[in-house]
Amino acid sequence: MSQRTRLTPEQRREQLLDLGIRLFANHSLDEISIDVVAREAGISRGLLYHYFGDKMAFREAVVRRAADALVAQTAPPEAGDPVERLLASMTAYVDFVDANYEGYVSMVRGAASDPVLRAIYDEAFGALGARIFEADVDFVADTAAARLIVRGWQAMSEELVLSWKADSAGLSREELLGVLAGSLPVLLELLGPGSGSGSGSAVTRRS
Amino acid sequence: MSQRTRLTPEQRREQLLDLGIRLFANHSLDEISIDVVAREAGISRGLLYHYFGDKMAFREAVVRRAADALVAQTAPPEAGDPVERLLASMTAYVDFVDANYEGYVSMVRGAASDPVLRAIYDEAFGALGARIFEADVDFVADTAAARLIVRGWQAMSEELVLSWKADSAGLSREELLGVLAGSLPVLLELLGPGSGSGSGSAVTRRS
DNA sequence: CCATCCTATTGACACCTGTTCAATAAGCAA
DNA sequence: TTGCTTATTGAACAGGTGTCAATAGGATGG
Repeated sequence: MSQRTRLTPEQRREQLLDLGIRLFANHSLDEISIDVVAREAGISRGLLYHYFGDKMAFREAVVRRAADALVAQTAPPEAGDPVERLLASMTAYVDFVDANYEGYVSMVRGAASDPVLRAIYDEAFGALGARIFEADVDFVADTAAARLIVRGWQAMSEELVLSWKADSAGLSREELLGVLAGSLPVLLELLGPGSGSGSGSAVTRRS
Repeated sequence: MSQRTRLTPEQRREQLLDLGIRLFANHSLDEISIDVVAREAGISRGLLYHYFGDKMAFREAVVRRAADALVAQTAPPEAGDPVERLLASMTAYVDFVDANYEGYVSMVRGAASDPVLRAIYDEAFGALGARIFEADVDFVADTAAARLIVRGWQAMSEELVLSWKADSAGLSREELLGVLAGSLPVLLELLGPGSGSGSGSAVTRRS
């Protein structure tokens, strides 16, 4: 590695972030030394510090990149009724986890271990949740309790998709999506009758 | 700290595990150096290695202690119908998180960051889930899909309880328990009619 | 084609943290 | 008090993090 290759800052940064996502997906954050990242990228340790200043800052940048990709790639459609939009958004979510599994896992892993990374994670999921409901107020009343339920529902969705990827348990992708999209209305109804429109139950029917 | 105090191995081990739970609850695993643990406990670094051999082994022991406490303190009642037992078990769960918040958080944090710690976490939650349903087969058919749903429901429950502790969002403890216990039957019904008994819907009523 | 400049990149260095191990001393028994 | 067991220590080593002046790739102007 005595031959140094000079890239533009953008190229180098992209390379390092992509590498970070790949590495952080399979190993825990503190298992990966700066040496490993540098060796894998074919650069010196110093260059990593030049671009990110800090090991923590590097992890933060990697997690932020994964979070941004999640938000960008799960944009819901503008049109359609609430139920359809919810289903479309969940489909995009499942597809994202399927396609960017490594990046998603590194975001989740990071979120649990550090408050700063947790904040990035929360911001991304807050955006996901808000995006679905802010335009469709009649689907669910925007109360603190409802937001709490949505939060729990998101945690369930994440666990279900990740577990389903590991072992589908006989469920097809469509059946999984039916459970994910169908669960939110019935969960919100648990808060008490009158909080949501009755149309939500339409999703609970099986194909 | 030149004055050394000699304890029995059991006392010392207890002291260090308790301290570990307190520390790991508020800081991420790699933020806590052996020096900090040793200084906080008033002992030398070497003694920690004498008792746990390894930093990783220490973290594992701390997480295992928290997991054991969870399983022990949430034992459900022997008698009662499925719905009552589920509610009792969830009550014990909420109470545990309330009383042992630090230990619970350190278990959750650890589980996400390391496969070994994750295995301990999974084992504890697998025991929790199995305990509720293995004796009440008619409450839910024991299929792979149902187990997947239970897994997701547990993730949701965890998120709800932790978020609720941070901000109750206007929900009383009883209302939270109603959502937790009431959500499992309706979620299982999403898998398709006929999987569960209709009695589950009784829980969904509001007080 | 060559000289020059900018800056991406490096390598050596200081510091901190995990880990080992022979030496030490606290408490108990005789 | 003396001796013994072993809980406990502190110094030494290895490896990783973070710093900075020195180096060299490659584009630019002549």
